[in-house]
Amino acid sequence: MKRRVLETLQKHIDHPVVLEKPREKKFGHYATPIAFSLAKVLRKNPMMIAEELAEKLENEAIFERVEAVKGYVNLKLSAPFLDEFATWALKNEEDFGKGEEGESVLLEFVSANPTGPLHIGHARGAVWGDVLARVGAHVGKKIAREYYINDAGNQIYLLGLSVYLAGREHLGLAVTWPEEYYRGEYIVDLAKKAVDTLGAAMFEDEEKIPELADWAKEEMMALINDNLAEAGIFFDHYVSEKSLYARWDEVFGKLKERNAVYEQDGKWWIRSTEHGDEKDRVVVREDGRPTYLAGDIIYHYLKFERGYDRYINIWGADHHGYIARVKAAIAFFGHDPQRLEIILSQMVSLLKNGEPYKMSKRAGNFILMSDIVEEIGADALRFVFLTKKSDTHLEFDVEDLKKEDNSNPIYYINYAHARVFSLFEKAGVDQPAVFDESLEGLDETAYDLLFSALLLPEVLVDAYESRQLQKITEYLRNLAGMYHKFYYDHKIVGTPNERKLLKLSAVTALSLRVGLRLLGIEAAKKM
RNA sequence: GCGCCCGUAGCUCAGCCGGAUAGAGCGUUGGCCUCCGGAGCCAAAGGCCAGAGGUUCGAAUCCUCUCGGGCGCGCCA
Repeated sequence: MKRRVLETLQKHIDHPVVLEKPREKKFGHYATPIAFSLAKVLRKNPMMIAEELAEKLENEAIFERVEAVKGYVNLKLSAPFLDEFATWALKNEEDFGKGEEGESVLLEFVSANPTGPLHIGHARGAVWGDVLARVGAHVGKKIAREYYINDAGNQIYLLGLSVYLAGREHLGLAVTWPEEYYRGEYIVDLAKKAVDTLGAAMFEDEEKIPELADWAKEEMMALINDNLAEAGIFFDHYVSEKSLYARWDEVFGKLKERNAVYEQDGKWWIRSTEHGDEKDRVVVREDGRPTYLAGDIIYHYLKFERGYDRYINIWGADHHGYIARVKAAIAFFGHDPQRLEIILSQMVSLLKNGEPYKMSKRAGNFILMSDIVEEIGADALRFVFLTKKSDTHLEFDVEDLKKEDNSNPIYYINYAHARVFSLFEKAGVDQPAVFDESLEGLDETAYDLLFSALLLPEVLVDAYESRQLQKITEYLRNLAGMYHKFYYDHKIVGTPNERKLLKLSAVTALSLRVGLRLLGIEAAKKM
């Protein structure tokens, strides 16, 4: 819709045009301040330019009214144009809001350590990434979803040790608990399973711990994937940190070549301060083992070798200190660090009947993503996360989302959608039967609703480009509200305008449905 | 101590690349079913936008400081 308007304007103007959303309804559907920028080029009064432009545009069929007001050109779309677009959208649901093929994006998200099940904090990043990918793909980006598995280092040994000790306890063997180990029911479950499948002998010799760790890690990855699948989240690629170290010599060599690293106190440091970091960071320890950062450097080096146009990482906000050093490494390889974008996913605090929960993976009293999915459903969980910006703290009460009434926004939207379906049923009409119906003669409120429903494509682009997915949930809630009000004010079935109003309802439902689908939620046809 | 994020209505949050009466949902209070689903609609009350300075014709929005909360500040991942 916006695209058609822009195309039409560009036919008359040889200058990039910006379209704005007017503050007030009386100014029409769109407005452009183009006359102000043209004024400088043409050395003419913006008011005059706006008026001349308005005259030319008035003959365009897509506009009903074009007005020059104080240098702005206000545009009101014509009823036939809106109607025609609506008909097309209804007949091409799959393509509604689809964008032209655009840039390729590698989106990395979740990337939780395979040392335990996903908790509620991971869920937020998981949902955000999943929906960013869905929406991005819809508006035309080629998006690949990637999970970086931190399967190297001490934590995996710790996982093995934890299972080993839990297994010994289960078997009635002597156990000395160290200071640091993973707790939680899942460790005990894992230990029991290990005893059953690998045999008790695994728990009689500490030498077996690495083997146990490897096994446990695979189990945990499978569990994590189950957790994700329950919420409808999937990945295209998995990259193992451990496998990357085979490339370390090569990458380290490049860093040396570029004078990006230096040796001091027996360690190797990267000069990340040269690219905005607070201090230089160790990449190789005294004993020669590369640090965790080294893994990330290899990972991002290889990422950029893969030739995507853009890279987006969704990280937990507790990793924000890492941004500068990773970007510094990218800069040393001669890439533009701007092509890597980090979206931070802030902490989630969960309440249950007002009681706060603490989340600590190590302590084992964290809230499992799978528990919440089971308790309130994946749809509700997705929806809460998508109503807030990702980088602000979020708090919600599980009990609120379990309510099946209007305090739960997803019901409100679904109800609007379901209402449309029940109207068609009541009228005994199939939806496609009204697709070609003309909307001529409907009142202003009907066209307001129609315009709003047809706005979805623009909302999607805006939400994706600004990485502000909450704009979609907000839009859907507003649209549902408009429809509820419209429904209340207009009798539909059995009126002379029945078929027109049914078509309008179908368009609204279409937008709600497509919007929800991109959030990973299937709209209800009946409740 | 330093860095980042945050502090907007009772609650959860939008708005924040400055612009005209600060928004939504929930909650509260009061209305609306002879009518297509009342899982809905309408209305009201409720805010010195944490505080203090500053820039500006104009600040919730930009700058500085203070207070309050969170997260980082590992050669852990």
